[in-house]
Amino acid sequence: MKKSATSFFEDVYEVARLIPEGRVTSYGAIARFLGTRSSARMVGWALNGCPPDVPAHRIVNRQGLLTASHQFPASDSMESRLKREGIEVLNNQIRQFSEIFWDPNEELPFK
DNA sequence: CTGATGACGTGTG
DNA sequence: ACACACGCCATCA
Repeated sequence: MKKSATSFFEDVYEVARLIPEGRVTSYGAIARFLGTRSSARMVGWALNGCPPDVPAHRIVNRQGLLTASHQFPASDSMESRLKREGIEVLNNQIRQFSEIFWDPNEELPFK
């Protein structure tokens, strides 16, 4: 069932689940993919209710900075998860961000 | 309906 | 390169 309160959220969740392991994407990229390119805030906000099915830890800001690290439990820190996937993280910032950046608009011809 | 908030992005000084 | 301001849009009080 699609509820008006979650239609936008589900879209974000769907794209987030499509993020390949070892890759990361930005809010703006997802926002643009959904059509709300001007509202990267909404993407992050939607992920605020990130269900366990959504690898929200793979979503960072344009700088490759883990702005959402404080939203993750210390038991499963965002950095640890990213590092565990082979992503190098230093000081809450992803290294080689441009190389592991995954853009749904370029990688996904469909949707 | 109005105002405020938010895991951002881009532009300007 | 850094700091500040504006925009954009959805949700909540």
